[in-house]
Amino acid sequence: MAGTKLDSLGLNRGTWTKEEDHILASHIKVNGPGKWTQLPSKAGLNRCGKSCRLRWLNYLRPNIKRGNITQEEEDLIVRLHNLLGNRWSLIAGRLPGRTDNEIKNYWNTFLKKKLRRGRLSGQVTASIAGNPIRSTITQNTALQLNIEPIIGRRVEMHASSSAASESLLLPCFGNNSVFREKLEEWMVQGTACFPVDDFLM
DNA sequence: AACGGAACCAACCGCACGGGT
DNA sequence: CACCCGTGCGGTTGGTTCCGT
Repeated sequence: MAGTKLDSLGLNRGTWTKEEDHILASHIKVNGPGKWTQLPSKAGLNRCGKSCRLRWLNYLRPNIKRGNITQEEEDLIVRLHNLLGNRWSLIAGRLPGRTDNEIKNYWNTFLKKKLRRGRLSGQVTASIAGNPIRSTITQNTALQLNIEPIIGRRVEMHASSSAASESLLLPCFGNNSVFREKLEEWMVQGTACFPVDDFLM
């Protein structure tokens, strides 16, 4: 299976074999990384340069840390993601030995799942452009609106289509009926949504 | 034990950017 | 200035493994 698939140019695709890894690592050990487009032919690899670069950066280069993300690393990822957004390479730069691909995968699976279950603490931001609204969304409100409940935590949401008049600043405690009505209105209009992507600690 | 769906993760793809000419 | 090329980044895909029924 591995390394048996070819692309339209006859280059190997798919999972790297140990032999390919060895060839790539040996070549880079002698010549250093870089010049990825010429590397495959010089190293004798039937791969494209992009594939070689990715393999080196994510798996073969020294000091790569494999294994489970620690609690400390997870906390850092959450905070950095809030600050930087999906800037995986920047986030990875703050986590020695971790790669952008690893962090991206981790975020897209484990953390989003955790978030959906409401286990993560902190402020939540809904990703609609416009004016921010801050409030607390209660469990009942969330359930009625078919939103995964992030109980008792501050929620930021934005309206996209309307003007600044849509901007409201609401109390951060309790079940706020104004907020709820506004939210329902936006949901009906399709101008608000709750892809819960970003958080602050 | 067999099956199907969910979850995970390595790898690919398309695009943006910067440097060189 | 325009173009080309190499590189890096983020989004997405697809194969494999896990898990529940």
